[in-house]
Amino acid sequence: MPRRRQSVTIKHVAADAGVSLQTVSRVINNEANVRPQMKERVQKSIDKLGYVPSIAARRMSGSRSYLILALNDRERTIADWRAREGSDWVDQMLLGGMLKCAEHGYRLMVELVDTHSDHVQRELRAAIAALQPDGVLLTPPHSDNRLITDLLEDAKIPFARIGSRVQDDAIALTMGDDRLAKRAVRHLVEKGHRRIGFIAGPKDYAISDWRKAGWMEAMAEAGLRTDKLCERGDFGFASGERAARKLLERRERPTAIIASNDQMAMAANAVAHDMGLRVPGDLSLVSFDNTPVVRFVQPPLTAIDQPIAETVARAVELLIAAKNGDELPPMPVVVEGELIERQSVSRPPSQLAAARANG
Amino acid sequence: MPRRRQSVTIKHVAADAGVSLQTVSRVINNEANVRPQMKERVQKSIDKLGYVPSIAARRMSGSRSYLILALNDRERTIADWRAREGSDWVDQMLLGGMLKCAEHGYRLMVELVDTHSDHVQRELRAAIAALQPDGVLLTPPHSDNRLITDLLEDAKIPFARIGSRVQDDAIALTMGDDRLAKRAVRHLVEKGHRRIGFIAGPKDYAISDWRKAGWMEAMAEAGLRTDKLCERGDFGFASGERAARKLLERRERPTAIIASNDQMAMAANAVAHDMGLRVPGDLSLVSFDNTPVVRFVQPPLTAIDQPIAETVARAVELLIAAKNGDELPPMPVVVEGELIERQSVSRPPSQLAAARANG
DNA sequence: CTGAAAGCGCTAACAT
DNA sequence: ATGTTAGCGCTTTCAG
Repeated sequence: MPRRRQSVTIKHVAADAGVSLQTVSRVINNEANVRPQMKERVQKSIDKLGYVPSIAARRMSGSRSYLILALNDRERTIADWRAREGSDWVDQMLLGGMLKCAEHGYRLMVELVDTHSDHVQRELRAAIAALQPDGVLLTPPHSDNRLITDLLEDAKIPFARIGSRVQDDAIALTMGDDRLAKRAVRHLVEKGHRRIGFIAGPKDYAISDWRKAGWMEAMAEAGLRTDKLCERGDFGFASGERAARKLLERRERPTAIIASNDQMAMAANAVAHDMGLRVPGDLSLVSFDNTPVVRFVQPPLTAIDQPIAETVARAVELLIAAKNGDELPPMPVVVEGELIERQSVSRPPSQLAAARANG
Repeated sequence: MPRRRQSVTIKHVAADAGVSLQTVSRVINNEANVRPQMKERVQKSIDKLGYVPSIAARRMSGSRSYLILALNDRERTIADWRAREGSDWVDQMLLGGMLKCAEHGYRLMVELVDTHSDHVQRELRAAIAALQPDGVLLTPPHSDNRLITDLLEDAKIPFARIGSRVQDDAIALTMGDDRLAKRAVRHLVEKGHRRIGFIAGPKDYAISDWRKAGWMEAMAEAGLRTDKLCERGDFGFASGERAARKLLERRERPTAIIASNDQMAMAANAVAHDMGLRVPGDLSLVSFDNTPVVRFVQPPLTAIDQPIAETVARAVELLIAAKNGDELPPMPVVVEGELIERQSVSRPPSQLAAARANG
């Protein structure tokens, strides 16, 4: 292999504009101490020659790699991809992250690491050594993993935690999970529901507890009981079935269920049908996440939308700001989602019957 | 910003092992001319120190960047992401591409470029200058874009075309579209269908014509007519509705339709329902691509699966082989998909009626 | 088989 | 406000 050289380098530009390399560098990096007239002349050469700086050379010499690393859980991500069940977390991450990166001349690289193994650190260290990213995006369930955050602090690489509330000097963003859970409860209460069940997510995801806490709080505020109304799943369909069955087989069964993610909500929907319950006539359903599939089940599910793209975009912005030494807003930053009404919520059966009797 | 330095460099390893930089470099790159004993000693130091070479430094000095660039159509990709309709092309690309890259110490970077604009070339040139990728993955509708392929040839960067059959010295891969279309026709013919309609894709995608050609060929082989049985769409839902309506409003309407992608198949399904036709009772449906959503519509669609992950993985392999100067197989490489049977195909109405009468 | 020297394209630090 | 110098971490080239 021949030594491959850049076709147009800073040298060519400098020669063309008749200035030093440094002046060109200053123009590229938009630094002060360049006369407008000089700047314009250099810019003209840059445009003429179609010069674009080499990211590798910049990384070598300077303090920046212009790379943001998005860390995802290997096992879960690959399982989702293979299952082809329409989970679009990674797509939304790319949508928010790539476009925001591009605005700042950065690139986003996706990296998969094993959460549950001892070599998280080895894997992460290798990625850092190979790429020297300017920032790292931590997605659940990595966001609060001390093995990861300690390592990044050591390496002095800014990191942003999606779905985290840890308050320290690092960046953390949430999607307002607790408030959204409350929003879901209130929506159901307004429809007349009083026994609102909840299917919680696994404990290793912090968001699981926030969502549950929001449910409990809103229930308390509405003067409603929560005992025997909560079961825990693991975000998988099968666990959702088990949880839903338990809730629906209770003597006083809930008239509505909030599930902590879409798979478990769809499972609850399936169980309800199995048991001869109509959705939403006999059971109302609100799901969390609003992944693509919820529009395609029968009935289409009312869901809490997670603004993943927006959150990731904000995270990238903060990461770059941190790298630039800019001041950051108080943490955690909240990018709140919203309730999307579809057709899985109605008034509870008793009220529907009353309405029919009166009408 | 302080000048950031690698924590462990080749120098550290060389010092630890008591050899020259060059010897370490030879070990990393698995070059000849290192005594096994020496190699082992160096490897021990590498492991001990957790050394991982900097991708930027390797790119600077050597002929490799260890980067593969996956080029996607900006407009279409972003539209898909925003629509959240469950298209998982990018995910499958990452699944196949990232994992294969990782096997070879490479990384995959996703890049979006405008196909339809004059600045394809400017955008691509910028990406090349910035990243100097060792290979480029071209996805439809870029695969046979001369503006792109000429540029890459000029830059002497190997590229792989997904969904292309152009036969030259470059890499091309198809998923056997024509044979798969024939497979779909034969499946329907076996069920007893004789009027099998076809909704073709837009002309700017080469696969559109291959799929159509396969349909025509299989129809001819079965001794069936094709006139007035084909309409063209643009892969979008609305165009699928128009096409399906045209086909189904003909005097002799088809008893089965093959649609060139899932969105158009779902549109045909919706139109059929609108017109009071049952699927599959009155109209059988086979769709192309097998994106996640086809499982969630009623009825779940029988579909031709596109092995995107596998194809991309193969493409990456070939790209790296090309970079290494290895010999390549004859082009195009075919990674064939398969027919996934679900519930949108039955025997045609006449035969169902006959069966009922006889039974 | 191993080592030393040169240099990739750029920026930080230091002149001027 | 601009230029000069040194060096980032690695591989290529050439010398032993």
